[in-house]
Amino acid sequence: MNIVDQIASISLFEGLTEEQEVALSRIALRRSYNKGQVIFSEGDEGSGFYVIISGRVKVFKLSSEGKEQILNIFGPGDPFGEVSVFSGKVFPACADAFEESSVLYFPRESFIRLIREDPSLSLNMLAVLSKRLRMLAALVENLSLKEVPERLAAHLLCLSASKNDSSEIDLDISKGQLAGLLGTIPETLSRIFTKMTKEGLLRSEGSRIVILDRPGLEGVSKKDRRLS
Amino acid sequence: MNIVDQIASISLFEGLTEEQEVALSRIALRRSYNKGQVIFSEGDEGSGFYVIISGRVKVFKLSSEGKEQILNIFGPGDPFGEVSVFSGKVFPACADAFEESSVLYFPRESFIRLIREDPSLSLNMLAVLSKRLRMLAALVENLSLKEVPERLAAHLLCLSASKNDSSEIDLDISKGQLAGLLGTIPETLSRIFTKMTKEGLLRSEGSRIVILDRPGLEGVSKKDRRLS
DNA sequence: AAAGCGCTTTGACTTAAGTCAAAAAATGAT
DNA sequence: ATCATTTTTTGACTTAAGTCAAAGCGCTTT
Repeated sequence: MNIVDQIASISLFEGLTEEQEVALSRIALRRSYNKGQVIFSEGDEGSGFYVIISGRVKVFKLSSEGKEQILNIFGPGDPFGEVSVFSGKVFPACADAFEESSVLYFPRESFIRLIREDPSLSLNMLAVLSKRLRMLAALVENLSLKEVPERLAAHLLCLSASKNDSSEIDLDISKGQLAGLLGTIPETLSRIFTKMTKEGLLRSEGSRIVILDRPGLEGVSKKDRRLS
Repeated sequence: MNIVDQIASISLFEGLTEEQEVALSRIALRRSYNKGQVIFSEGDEGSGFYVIISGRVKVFKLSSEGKEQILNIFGPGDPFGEVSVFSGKVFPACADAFEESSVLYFPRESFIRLIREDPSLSLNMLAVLSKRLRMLAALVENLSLKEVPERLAAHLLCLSASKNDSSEIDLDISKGQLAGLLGTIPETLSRIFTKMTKEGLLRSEGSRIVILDRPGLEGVSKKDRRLS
């Protein structure tokens, strides 16, 4: 697929004229990463941002002892690393390829030039940043105001909702990574899965989870019910 | 002070022509709030955003049991509530007047019209949202990867840095609110102050804190040292 | 099939931080 | 000043979640 067509299919770039798509394609650089390869590290100078063409990318914070808090796992079509384009310059987090990934890289200067010309591009970008803010605010709420079982229950229900309320859901990440996403560690997460299983809320066969008692899970996610 | 002058002094609106400032002044609405008064609640429909003229505004998340996590405390010149202008519609958090405050309110529709006309306005707004994202990412890092003494030490050092490294700093919020900002509760915060005092790191006289051992505090903030 | 590797689970233990309750200080109002 | 209210501190206790270590599984590779 050529770059112009790829760009045209990115929702961030919706509503652009073909001329502008061509302009974007001229400044974009293709890059590929192997699974686990670092894309950028917190504190690196950021001189542009990325859009995923294929694969997945994990954006995360790392503590001094090596624990990681995942901020987001992005997939095809998602932009990431935008923050350093519009403020400061260094990246506020790390990113690496969650799996074999291919991305487009847009250098800051040329991109800002395009934004100055097209207000709809800037509105799209504002929408993207706003969505990120919502997501991070929700993460703060989870970390500060909810306990781990609540977070897990809510996460599973959310996954289920995105598969039109199917009660069979498939974790698309390992349980260890899920722990990092929920702000805990694998051991703790595992124990909670065990408890939920014992209470008949769900069945967990590897990465396939079957919700057995949705109201029960909802109760846990709302603090109405607690695991004993 | 008339609205146009007030608008001209807001950094978000830097670089606008006088014409545009007048246009903004025409869509802006003045609003005032008493101390503690609710400005908006999480989930409310948001049809615009605010800029503080005087006073301070607290933006926070509330748990079902009433614990609050402060996301930000804004002061004069700061915009808030912008997220709901560019994505979704409902506010992702609550806001109330931290003290007697006066703000300007900008309705979404008219504001977006202005952004379409002026790319520099949109770039300023992108910078604001990016700054918020950095701040929230840092908050996530604090909550998930750092313990409370570290957060407090870092916060105090940061306050000190903003007063050109003066070792006398004045908390401009109550210790209870500080607890809410650091993601803990007053009792825990108080105990940590006591420990820090006993270890000779600081002296705490009400809302005036004197840093006695800066390297020691830095040690705590970096996990090099721990309170016993 | 065996060997090796990463992921997940389990057990026993520690610990940071929260809860509840009461006292002590500080603040503000009459 | 005195009283009332709020904020801060302290004490005794509970608890959620982390640590460390070992075992168990499920892979792929040879």
